This record gives sequence, structure tokens and C-alpha cells, in this order.
Amino acid sequence: MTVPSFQPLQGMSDLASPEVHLWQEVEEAARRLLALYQVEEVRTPILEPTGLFVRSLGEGTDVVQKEMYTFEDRGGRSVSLRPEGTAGVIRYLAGLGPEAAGARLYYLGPMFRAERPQAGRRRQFHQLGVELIGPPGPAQDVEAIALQQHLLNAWGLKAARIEINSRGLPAEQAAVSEGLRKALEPHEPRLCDDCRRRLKANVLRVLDCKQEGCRAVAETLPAVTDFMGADSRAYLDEVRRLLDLLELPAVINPRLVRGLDYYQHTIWEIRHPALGAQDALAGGGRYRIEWEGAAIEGVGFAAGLERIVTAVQHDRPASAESARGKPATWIVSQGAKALEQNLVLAQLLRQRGIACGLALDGRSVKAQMRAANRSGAAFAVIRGELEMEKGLFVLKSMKDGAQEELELPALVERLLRASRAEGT
RNA sequence: GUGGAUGUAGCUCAGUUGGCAGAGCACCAGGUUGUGGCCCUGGGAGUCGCGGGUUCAAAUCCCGUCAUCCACCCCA
Repeated sequence: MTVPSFQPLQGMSDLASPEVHLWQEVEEAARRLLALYQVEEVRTPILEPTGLFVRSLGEGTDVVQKEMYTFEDRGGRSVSLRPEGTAGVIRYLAGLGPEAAGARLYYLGPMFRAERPQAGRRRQFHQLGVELIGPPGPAQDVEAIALQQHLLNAWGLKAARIEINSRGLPAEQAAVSEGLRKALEPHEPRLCDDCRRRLKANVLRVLDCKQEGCRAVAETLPAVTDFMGADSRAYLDEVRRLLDLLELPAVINPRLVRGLDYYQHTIWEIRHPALGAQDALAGGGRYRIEWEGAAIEGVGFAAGLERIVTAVQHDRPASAESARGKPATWIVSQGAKALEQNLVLAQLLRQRGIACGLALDGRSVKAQMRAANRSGAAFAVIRGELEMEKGLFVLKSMKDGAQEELELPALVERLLRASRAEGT
């Protein structure tokens, strides 16, 4: 094998045809839908001051501690590739001041985390994120969940399920942790080593441990909402009522937890059975982020596009074979003179909106026909010395082999009609 | 950061106790000097991931390294 001098870095790769067509479908479906929900795109920088992420994610988080691509720029400033999308959006919103109230934004692009790659986890990965800004309220949370469900439908992900829970208020966190810790204590001998550590460090994480013993214990625990106040429980009840009103197929999972500290009230996650260990397609929740004296409140979610695409391939395998990129027409030339004239023909057809391809290397007609067949073209236009003398074009249907001689206007008309019928 | 598996032709993979580098598919050409798919014939193509070691001899054994896949921590 020819060893390339440079290959992509670990966990990063080129994304090309045919897979890239599926990505384009997924992205375009999302953009169409987001427009229906009046959510506007925002494109924030991929490279940011390191402090932006440290402040918004928290100094002690794993992402900040060991997963960021951080280096010094030429001026000696510490900069980082963005490991997630919310921080940049929050910075943007904070800059808007009062105008930020009610903002509805989405972002779509690459994120970077220096983790060990595995199924559904890359060092450069891509997220679609949505942020609906506004004060706490079940209605807005449910609107975000409705949008999330609508996206799943648009992508054709039938096997995906939204699970919902509440994280309560920051003031209730201590009571929740303490309550869980007490409930877990009698079971400590049955927990795995990691969970005994989590008991002290991050007791919520015991709830989604993958070890069978720990799961069995988790089943017996009270719901986290049992440790919250009446207001938080009522909030979740109201969310549930509105979900029913909209007939959204989300289910309450009393053991669902999410990592980031800024979440409060409604949180959710979407899992897909075909994904392996990293089975979360997307996750979101209501948040409140303190930012330079002001507080940004809203509800949002982020979807991992690599995982979405994998799930789409699983749920509808046929879509991997996209028709996009296939020319409707392939132009075959015989002789140098014809090749030159066919270059002119190709330009004319393309200006009329007809996708076409042609070989420029003067290969045999047979070879050009093989290329036409391989390209998936519906028609071949054949032109050589004979046709040029007569001022005609041979139009051949690749499907049944039938061919006829046409003048230019008729040829264009036929190809236009065919490409409209295909809806391309 | 930790653990396991795997790197041989463009792709999928064989390769026995260490003894000349292989197949299928794909590609190119011919069979049809201007016509695709099916069929037949032929052809090109690999520093066996990379570097070192053992050996008369290494794709094969040993060490290192890079990458891929999978899992852990954590997370989309």
C-alpha cells in the first residue's frame, strides 16, 4: 500500500462521497425544520480563548481538564478548539444584551475533544445544537422537546426514544445527592469499584452505571425527584402533561442524569439501540448560565451528527444509496473535434440546469459508454464526426438502449423534461 | 489516560511447521477499427503500516512505534 506522507490525525477523517450525501440530507432536513420553528443559525468561531470554555463548562470538568485541544497562538495567548457549542453562543448572547431575550438559535459544525476514539466517538465530531432563550417554563421546554422529536421524525429515526427527567434546582442538588447516598449506603458492597468512588465524588453517576450489579441496585432506588421540593415536582408534572397534550412519545426515566452543572429542571436524552456503548444520539435540558454578571436562561439540546448518521443508516439502509451527484446525462465524444464541441454542449446544458458529465481524455467510445453506465446516467448523448456533419445529436436511453437523432432544441427539451420528472 | 483486538493490491480478505506475494471484487485493454450492462481472454497494480532485532532465509518469531476498531473513565 502506498503510505501517504500525511494521514489524518487520530480520531479525524475525511468525509467524502457516497457517505457525505447522507450528511447533506441530514443537515438539510434539519435546516428546513429549524426554519419552521423560527430558529436562526449562528456561526461562532471554532477557535476561542481558552478561558471561555473554562468559565462556561467549569474548571474541574473532564472536558476542560484533559480533553481540550489547547495551545498558544503567536501572541502567546492560550486558545482552544471548541469542545462544545454552547459556550460560544452564550458569549454571543451576552454581547447582545437585552436583545438576547427570546433569542432562538442553532449551530451546526465541528467540535474537538482529545479523547480516545471508539464507536460513536471521534476527536473531531459534529454537533447540531439548539438554544431557545427564555425564563424557566414548562411550555418552552416542551417546545424544545417537540422540535427534537420532529427532527428525529424528519431523519426517519423510528427506533429512537426520548427519555426525560428533572434535575431540580441548584439549591436542591445537595438534598438529592445526600438522599441518594443514604439510599445507596446499604447496597455499597454490591457496587462496582467505580461506583464506590462515585458515591463520594458524583453520586448521580451511579444511576447510569453499566455494570449489572449497580443497575440492579439503581432499580430499587427512589426517583431523584422524590428528593426535590414540591415546585420542582410540579414543574416536571406540567412538562409531562404538555407532552401528553402534544402526543409526544417521550417517557419519564427517573434515573436519567446529565453531566453539566448548569442544567436545572427539565433534562432529556435520546438513545438508539444500534449505537454500541455510546448510544446517546442527543441530549439537552434547561439551563441557567451565569455570565459576567448576567444570567442566560434557556433550554437547548445538542445532537451528535456522526451518531445521527449511523442511526439513519441503520433505520433506513436504502438511504445510503443517494441519487445525489449522479448526472442525468453523460456526453460521449468520438474524435478530438467532437470533444471540443461537446465541451461547448456541456456548458450549454449545465447553464440550462441539466447535470451532465463527459470524459475529457479522448478514450474510446466503448470506454466512454462504460463510464456513462457506471455514472448512473439516465441518458447518453453521443456525438462524433457523423453527427456534427448532420448537425444532429444521438440521444440514447441507458435504461432500454433505445436511441434517436435529434436537433439541439429538441435534445435540450427532452433532457429538461426528464430532469424535471426526476425532481432534481 | 487504561485495557483488548487488528494492520497483506483501490476494496474484502487468504497466506500451513519461517522457504519465490495470492484470490475474489473493482480498474484498464481486447473479443465489436462508433455504443454500456451479461459472458470470455489478457493486463497493471503491494517497501506485507513503519523502524529495529533474531535467522542462511521473516508477511510469519521478538521489541518498539504509528494507525484503525472495540471497551473503560467521561461525554453528543
